[in-house]
Amino acid sequence: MKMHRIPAHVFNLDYTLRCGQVFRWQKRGGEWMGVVKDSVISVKQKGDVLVAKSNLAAEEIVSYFRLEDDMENIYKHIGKDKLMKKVIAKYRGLRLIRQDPWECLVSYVCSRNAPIKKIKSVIFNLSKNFGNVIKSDGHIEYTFPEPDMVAEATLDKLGICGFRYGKKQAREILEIAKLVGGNNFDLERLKKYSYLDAKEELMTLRGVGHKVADCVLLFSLDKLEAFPIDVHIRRFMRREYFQDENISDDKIRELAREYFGKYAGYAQEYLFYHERSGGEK
DNA sequence: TCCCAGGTAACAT
DNA sequence: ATGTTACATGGG
Repeated sequence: MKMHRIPAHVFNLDYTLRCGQVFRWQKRGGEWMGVVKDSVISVKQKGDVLVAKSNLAAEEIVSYFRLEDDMENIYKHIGKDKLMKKVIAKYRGLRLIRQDPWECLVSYVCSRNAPIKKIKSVIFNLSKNFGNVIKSDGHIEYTFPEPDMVAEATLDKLGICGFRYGKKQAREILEIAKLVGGNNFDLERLKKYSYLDAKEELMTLRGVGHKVADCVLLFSLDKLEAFPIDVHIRRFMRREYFQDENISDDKIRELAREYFGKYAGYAQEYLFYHERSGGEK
């Protein structure tokens, strides 16, 4: 275990890990514990320094938390109006996380029409049943299973993870695991594609629609213009930008990408957290 | 009992 | 091309 002290300006660890983009981090006594790339990592924030205990290299931690993103520049792009500026000020320092594409894909396929608590339990069960055990400081953690480890599972064994739509979703996960594990679907390659081309590829997978595709693109494939539309964002956008009109997701997506521009995804995550927190303050 | 939850695919206009 | 519905389930 190495100890890292990483400079982190315009960064808020709590907002970043609490806003709902990741599902496997837990806060225990002032420290956040997570599993990144087969290693346990614990992090805490001391002012403008991110203190991390991990076997990961410092660069990997910087990349994971997207500490290279120039937040002031991003705020300049997405701070289009009074409301947006207010939300930015409220959650200043919230950063997108650069997740592993495979874990991100599975997580959001399982997320559909489910409360976040449910998603967390499904992801935990997948890790516990199919991932590897890691022991650290007396705690037992699990890696997120590789595609092959899921692909070899039976429908019944997958089923005990408690998917939202039962065997229907277990079948989707199995099918995706076989494609990704068998090198018939290269997630990493999508990073080189344009946003729209990568999205089209992702949506050929059964179980992946606009929302899941946009989440995977935004949270793991560096497509910061992606603007995932879920129930919360839909409600927010209709209320704040369309006078409560029952506008379609296509229209919302069109407006959001045009209005917020190449960092629309950052705007989305701030608004998502804001709306889900009830917009208080 | 009804409504909601980080939706998608199949089906109907 | 756009609108509607089945799917499946624990919690408020």
